[in-house]
Amino acid sequence: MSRSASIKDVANHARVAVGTVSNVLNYPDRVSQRTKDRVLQAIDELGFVRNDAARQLRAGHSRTIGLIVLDVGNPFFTSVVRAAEDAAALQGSAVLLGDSGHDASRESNYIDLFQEQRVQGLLISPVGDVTERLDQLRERGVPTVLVDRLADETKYSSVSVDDDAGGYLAARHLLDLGRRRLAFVGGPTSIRQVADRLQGAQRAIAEVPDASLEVLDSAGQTVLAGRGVGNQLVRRSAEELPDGVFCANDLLALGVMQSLAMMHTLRIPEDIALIGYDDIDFAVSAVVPLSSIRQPTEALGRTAIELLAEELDAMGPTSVRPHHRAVIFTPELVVRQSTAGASAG
Amino acid sequence: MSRSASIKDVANHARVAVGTVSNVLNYPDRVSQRTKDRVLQAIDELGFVRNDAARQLRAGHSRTIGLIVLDVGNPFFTSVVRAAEDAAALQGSAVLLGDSGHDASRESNYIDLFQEQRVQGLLISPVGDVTERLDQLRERGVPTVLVDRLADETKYSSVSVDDDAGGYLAARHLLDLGRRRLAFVGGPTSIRQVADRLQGAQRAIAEVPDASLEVLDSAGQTVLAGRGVGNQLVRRSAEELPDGVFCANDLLALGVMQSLAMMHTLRIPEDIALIGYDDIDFAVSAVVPLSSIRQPTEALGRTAIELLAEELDAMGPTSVRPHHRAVIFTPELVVRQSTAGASAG
DNA sequence: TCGTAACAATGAAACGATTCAAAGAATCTG
DNA sequence: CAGATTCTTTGAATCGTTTCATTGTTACGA
Repeated sequence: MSRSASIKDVANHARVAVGTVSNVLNYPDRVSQRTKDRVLQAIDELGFVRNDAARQLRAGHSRTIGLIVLDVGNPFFTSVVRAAEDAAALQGSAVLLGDSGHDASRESNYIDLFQEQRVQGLLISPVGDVTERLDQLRERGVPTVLVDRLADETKYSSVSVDDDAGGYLAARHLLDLGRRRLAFVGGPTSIRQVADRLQGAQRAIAEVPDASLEVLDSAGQTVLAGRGVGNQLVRRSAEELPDGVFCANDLLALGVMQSLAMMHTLRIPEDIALIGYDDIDFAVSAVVPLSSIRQPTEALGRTAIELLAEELDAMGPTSVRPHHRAVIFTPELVVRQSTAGASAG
Repeated sequence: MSRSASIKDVANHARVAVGTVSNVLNYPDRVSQRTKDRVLQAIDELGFVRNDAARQLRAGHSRTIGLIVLDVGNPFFTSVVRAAEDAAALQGSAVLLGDSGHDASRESNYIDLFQEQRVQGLLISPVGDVTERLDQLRERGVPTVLVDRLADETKYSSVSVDDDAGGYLAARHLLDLGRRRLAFVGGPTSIRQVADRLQGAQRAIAEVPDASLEVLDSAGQTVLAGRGVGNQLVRRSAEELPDGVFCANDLLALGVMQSLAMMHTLRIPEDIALIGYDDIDFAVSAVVPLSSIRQPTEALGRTAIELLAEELDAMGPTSVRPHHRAVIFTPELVVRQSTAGASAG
């Protein structure tokens, strides 16, 4: 009832040495069947559960990996997290999850916590500039993999998604539909993701002689911000209207869609083809199912774990030769009704 | 570079005893300023970080609390998690988060993992029937608080939200608007939440003589399922139509809203007043901002931690007198445009 | 100057699992 | 059947921290 059973209690109960109990747990082959049975029975009778603290203390490191994301509520990260957990489980590690909520101090707290826990390594989608802390960690033998951020390959491993390529894909798709007067809707270009997606779109535009791209700044990255932009569009005269709109994320696109739907004057995709970014769950169940750019979140999570494993290997018994890789994934175009069909008139 | 510094290294470096270093860390008042400075400097120079495994081993328990939720992607749980983390941080504990994803085996794995970690206690939103495992845990001194599930108060503490009251609130609100022909849209009533919300709605109906409630079964709890129901409604003749619709969750309500919006024949709220449940982020930014029933998620998370603390206190040095409480929160009505304005004709 | 608090610092013991050299048991070989 | 070989089992040492009884130091009043 009170204190839980230790390996010593099990040993006494089964009338064997503690080392034998440990062997049953870790190297069953080294133990005879008879002894094994007795020990297992004792474990069962006493309700013994391994004390991981003692195990780690001896081992010098834990079997956990720290993962700090910017927002667990964001489906993008939720998916990355799940993939990372599964990949970690396969190699016998567990993931400790921390949600920084874009807050540098929460992020810092989690780094401290994970360091005290002696995590094997850290996956992080950093809030601010944490290079100093990460360098520190590396010196102390805790390798780090940056998630959703491209890193200097001489210093860190990282997994990221090519936002420029995503922007190109989206714009190219609109152009392939025959649209020529495009608009880009996105928040401040100080956000790297937004800037890269815009840049990719401009690259696509440059390939088509008579195409143009107008940039519409949105006040934020929300549905309401999108609706604000949509309301401006609705008021325009026909010749001022774009025939293809690319939004820096799906929420903006849904907002734009709502504006157009409320007015009943412009049709999607006939008058305006609309594409978003992220392929959130709501994209498929929008009034007009929304085309979007999907990021390979599962691959991100899985690969992050793999890169961490590589770093750990490279730190092995031999000398400390650093081994970093920056893996960049290419996002994928998902075509739905909002950009379906033939070209506009 | 290699092995990280231990308290012993710090002691040597500062030329004090290990106990003194420990005191600096845990009981700074017991140490003179001079010594403290020397020790702190040594800590800094060596980059010492406490090894939590050793600390736990000595303490016999960790400073972590396990939390297992059904789906971290669900905003309801995301919010509960964050509140629990904050509340735990205040009392100096950290939260280990596990996402069962409605999968009993994942759930079981997390229970095992947390047990090995010797968590102080467990907060769980269980998938299936885990009473047996939880009894086991309790016997081993790990108290449990059920989250979002009402528990037998003689056995467990729990925090939950009164879904019956929520259903009543929603229906009563529609009735107060003058609506009398109500419809309830919800998935299988085998889901307790759905059944309770329906029951609450029926209770409200019973209070108003000429009111009626029609139950429309939806194929699931998604936007698409809601749209399916909405499409059926749109096809009805005027006298068959409800004038108030209460959906068992916001996704269904958004689906219904989409159907009506696409047809342009029925107006919200004039022809049909619509209310959902959960008050998800999207509710406020729907084409017609959606009225909803908000669950006090922050209070849930915070209270769950408090109840766990109570259980831990009760297990203290004195005899093991169990101390359980079932706290039931009342949800809150959030009125937006989808149920705004005066009664229907 | 001595005795006595009050305060600081010490370091061995304990927590529970794993490791590993060594001892012990069983099996095989000639 | 002795000796060699393989298979099992043993238990002390170890990991890094906290605890606490003990010793050492300082300050102060008598």
